[in-house]
Amino acid sequence: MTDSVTPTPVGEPSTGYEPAVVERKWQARWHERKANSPDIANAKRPYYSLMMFPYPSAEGLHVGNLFAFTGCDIHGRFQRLLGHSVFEPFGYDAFGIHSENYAIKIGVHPGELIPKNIDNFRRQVLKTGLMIDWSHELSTTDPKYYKWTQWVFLQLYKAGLAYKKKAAVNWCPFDKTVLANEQVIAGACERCGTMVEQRFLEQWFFRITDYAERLLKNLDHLDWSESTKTAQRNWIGKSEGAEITFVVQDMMEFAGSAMVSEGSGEVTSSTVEIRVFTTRPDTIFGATYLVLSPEHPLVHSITTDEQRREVNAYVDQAGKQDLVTRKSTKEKTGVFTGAFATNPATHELIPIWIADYVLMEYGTGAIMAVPGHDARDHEFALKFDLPIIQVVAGAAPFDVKTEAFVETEGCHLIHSGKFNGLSIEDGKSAIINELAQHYAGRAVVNYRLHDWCISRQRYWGPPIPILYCEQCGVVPVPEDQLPVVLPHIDDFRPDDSGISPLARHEEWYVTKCPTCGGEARRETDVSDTFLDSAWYFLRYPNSDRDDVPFDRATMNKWLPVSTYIGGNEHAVLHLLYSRFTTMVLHDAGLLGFEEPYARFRAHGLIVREGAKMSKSKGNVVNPDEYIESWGADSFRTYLMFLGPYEEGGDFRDKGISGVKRFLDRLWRSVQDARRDGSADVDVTRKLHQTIKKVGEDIPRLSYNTAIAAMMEYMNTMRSGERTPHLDEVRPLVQMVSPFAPHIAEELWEQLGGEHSVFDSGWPAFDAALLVEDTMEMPVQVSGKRRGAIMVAKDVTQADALAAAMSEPGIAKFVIGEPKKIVFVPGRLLNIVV
RNA sequence: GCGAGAGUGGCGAAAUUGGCAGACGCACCAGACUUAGGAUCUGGCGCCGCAAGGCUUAGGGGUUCGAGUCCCCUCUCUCGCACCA
Repeated sequence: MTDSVTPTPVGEPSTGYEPAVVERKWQARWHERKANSPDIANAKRPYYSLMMFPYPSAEGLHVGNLFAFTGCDIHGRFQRLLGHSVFEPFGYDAFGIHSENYAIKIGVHPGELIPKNIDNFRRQVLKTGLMIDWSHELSTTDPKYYKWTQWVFLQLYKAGLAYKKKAAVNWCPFDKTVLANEQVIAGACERCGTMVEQRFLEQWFFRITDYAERLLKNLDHLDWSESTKTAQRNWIGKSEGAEITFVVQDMMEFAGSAMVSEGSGEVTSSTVEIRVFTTRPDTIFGATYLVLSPEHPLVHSITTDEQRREVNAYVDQAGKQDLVTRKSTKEKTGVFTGAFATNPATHELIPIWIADYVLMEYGTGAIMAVPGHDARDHEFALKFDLPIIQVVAGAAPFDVKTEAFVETEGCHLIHSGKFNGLSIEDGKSAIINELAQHYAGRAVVNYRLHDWCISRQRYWGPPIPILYCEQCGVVPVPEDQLPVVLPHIDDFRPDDSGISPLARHEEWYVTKCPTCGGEARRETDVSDTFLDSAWYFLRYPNSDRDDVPFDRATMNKWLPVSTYIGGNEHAVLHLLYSRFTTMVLHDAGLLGFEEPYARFRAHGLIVREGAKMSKSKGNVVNPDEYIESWGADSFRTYLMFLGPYEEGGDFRDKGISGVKRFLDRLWRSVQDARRDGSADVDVTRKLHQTIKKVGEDIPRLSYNTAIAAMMEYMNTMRSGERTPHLDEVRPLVQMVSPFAPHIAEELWEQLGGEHSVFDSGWPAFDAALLVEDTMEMPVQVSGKRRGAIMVAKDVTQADALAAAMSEPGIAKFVIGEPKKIVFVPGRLLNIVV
């Protein structure tokens, strides 16, 4: 009893609850007892409760972080009460451009800044009393961790899923550096204001598009928030359509030869073909021109001499635009190439244009324009006076000259030769079939998902474990030579070389080829932070192993993650990348499952007094201050009470006092509890109803209503200044424990509980006790409530009606014979007049 | 523009299947106990009305004995994606 809190003496006002004392005591105890470290190897009922690890910013923990963590912690603690061995690890996503930019801004090396930030985060997290197994803490910047991040890269490389290609990046010609899309503001560099250009650099990519179909299909079977699944589906962006070949008119032989001859798959050597992708092959009879992206490889070969000057100017100017402006909606621009192609359906010649509204990175980089039925093509056709033909019609007349007709439901084809009258769906397949017979088209599936660009010309990340040898070419670093340690360099800023800062350090990048022993050069790009976080959940359980990244038996025991909780901002990229990585490791035979997270829930966002929190507004909640003055238990419980967890809520400064009052009343209830006599019947019924409700609310993350239910029970238990019985109080302490673990532990100990409240099990409710035998039944007259009657729960319609009619307040509204009686047993009575 | 979600008292919010709208909490009002109250306890608290009663879940329409909940239309807000053919 050396470190216990002195109980308040009987007779004095029992205000003896001092959060700071209680919380310090139990945090120390949990630490001494290793209370939060499950037996990874031998746990009988493993439960992996995962929260998204944070980026350890210099500002310290944001209240949004705590909202996320606490929600996960409550879920985990509840599982623990249900008898699971819960593994709830914590770590830091500390590499990346975010840390690096901040370090540059304040002029400190990230290698010095990050450990300080991590210490601060750990201190703050410890104070909130999360059930974290600190023996498995990790940071992505630790060479012992990123050694295995590099290993993951090598597994992808071995599987043929990592490759290098040139890709467009935003380039600031003044700063001479690559910019991320979010660093481009209105087409200009956010730092110096210079207009940004696109540039092509060699980049490493992962072939995530090879997994597009699987990533999409598996979503159907995952227990995830529906909104998250929708976001992933949209991101993958599957569209089914057709690839159609248009033959460019041979300019030397002007007459007829460019037409596709019936049944001939052969093309003459002088024939140039343009392949387009469309989701609307049914509208091919309305395709009145073609458009190529300015980057399309055929642009220069098809352009006529007369048009060449104009085309070159347009292509040049398009290449100078930054990627952000290029991709945002603006007025249509374009230029005619002078060339024509044959529409394989109509056999008519249609002009070929170039316009930057067609993107090289989607489909084939070329489209057939159907201005009658596509808004973008329509806008373009109006501007350049190109023909607009209607080939789809609905019931009502429509003028496609003024607007594109995009409806398909209940519509049919017109002006489409032998396909006239077909529905859109039938038209699609019939036209694809017809084109296929003439080798002019085929059904094709396209995804908007692009391959994952993982290289960064930056410093603060794990070096990509690749060498370039003059003799052997691209050589992966042998696994036994990992990690490739990120060297501590002082000039870590990106500068006018435009390549990775590591490329300025010959002493680092010059090395020997492991294959031939000759001179080799290291890859000087580092990898994307998303790669660090794409596999961290695999590392946690085995973070104590140096010989392997993870061990198969442990993985099978603990994974997939039982419940993963995190923010919506990662609903797409992080979750998609970690799913992909897991699939690849599964396919390599390294994991026995291919989906990493069995259950995922996204929490909402917290605002303060109705306004978004931001540093510039100075309205950011500092968790330290609140924990200091109210205690972690009140802070945690309040965060969970202020709104529905999955929607977020409004942090109102005064609101926390209500929760603190509730915990104070809980404390006093334990101090004053009667031990003599027995519990009250009505209170006991309420208790069992509450146990049921809270036990149902917590698993579905409905924390605000669970807390409300406990408050309601508290009001019942103490109503009219009655002194609660011990048996009425004890289960409440258990129910409160996931939310307010410190006070619950303390009170549990005061109640004579052994060891820890979290070993006490979740209280059971007795279904027989839940229902009352009498009830107040509402009585409606013609659907309007006019009163209520006290009746037995199983009252018959006749008895209920008689009771209702004997109430003058009700009977006076029943004028004449009732037309109909609606009686819902045990619910209500409605007399329709 | 497309996609997702939301709109309920002074405020944050409840309302598993269509069945007493506003639980729980904040704020506010009154009272008790107090030398004192930013403690505690009791009661009140959607709007209009002295009352009987009427009105009320963004707005309009519909289905139903009965709609916050289901259907149609309109408006507003938040968050994603953003020329993806």
